[in-house]
Amino acid sequence: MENEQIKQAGLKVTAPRVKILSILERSGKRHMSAEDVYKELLSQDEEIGLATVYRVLTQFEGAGLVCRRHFESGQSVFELNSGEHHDHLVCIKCGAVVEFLDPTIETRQKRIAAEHHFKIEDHSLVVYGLCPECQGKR
Amino acid sequence: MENEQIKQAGLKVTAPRVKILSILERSGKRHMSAEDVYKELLSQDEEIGLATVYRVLTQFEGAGLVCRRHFESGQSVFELNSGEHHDHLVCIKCGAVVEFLDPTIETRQKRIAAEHHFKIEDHSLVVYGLCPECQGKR
DNA sequence: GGACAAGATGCGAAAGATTTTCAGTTTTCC
DNA sequence: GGAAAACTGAAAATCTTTCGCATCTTGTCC
Repeated sequence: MENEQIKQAGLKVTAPRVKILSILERSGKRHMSAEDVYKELLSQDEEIGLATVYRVLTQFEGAGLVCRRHFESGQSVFELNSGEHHDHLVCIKCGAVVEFLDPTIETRQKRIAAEHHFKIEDHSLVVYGLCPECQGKR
Repeated sequence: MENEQIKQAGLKVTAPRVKILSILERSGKRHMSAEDVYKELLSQDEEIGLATVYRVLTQFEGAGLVCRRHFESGQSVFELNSGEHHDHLVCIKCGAVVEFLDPTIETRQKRIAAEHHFKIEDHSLVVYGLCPECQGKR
């Protein structure tokens, strides 16, 4: 139940939060922008402001419930935190996103950071390209 | 000479373009935001608007002279295109940027894209962490 | 169940980054 | 040298995200 997750995150259980979390969980898309979530709320006749959507998503991020990603498109997208870190393959035409995980790459990253004496906090690997469906179209 | 590069990019040789390209080449930093370039112009008493800086940088990008990167900090940074693709290690504290190139990672990316039938156009790998200098500070 | 304080929300305004508009100017090309 | 095409600065417009603040809810205590 959403309520539990919110409570455990140390946040009060309020209608907007439950609603937003539920949308993230039920919507087919794994990655949604604040705007996407807002539109979905509107289509469900919910009286929730865009500012609240941002606020809630930011809180969820802080609580570790979701991750914020900045693909090169101007806006941030949020995805439910599945525990496992992973990287993304993004279609530059239709926006489709495929997640993947590659241990080899992870390992190399650690090594490279170590060589430069960096202490890794996070990383982001995004491969942009055309998905199978979009390669045909022009 | 900057003039040649601009001409070869199919752009007319104008004062703002020459000036901006020259700043990118001479400034110590490899990565500059539009704002950085603008400030540099101001400090040289150049009458060039911020809009022009954006326009010119975008044209340079289209012409392949520079690359635009979106690190997770709100604004885009531009760097001269050195021909070689490379990835970045960014300090989340001081903003320092170290470039690196890792063939193994590149190879894995290609393979992963192929597995998902994606046609790679571009990719971006950014590792965020603390640089050696910032690890000591708290 | 009711009162309260802390915390949330909604709305409009604001901020920050980037883009567009527009009228005037500069380049290019012949 | 002159016309067409491309370019420019300034201001206005966009777009995404955040803030200020008055109002409403939630969680807690009696």
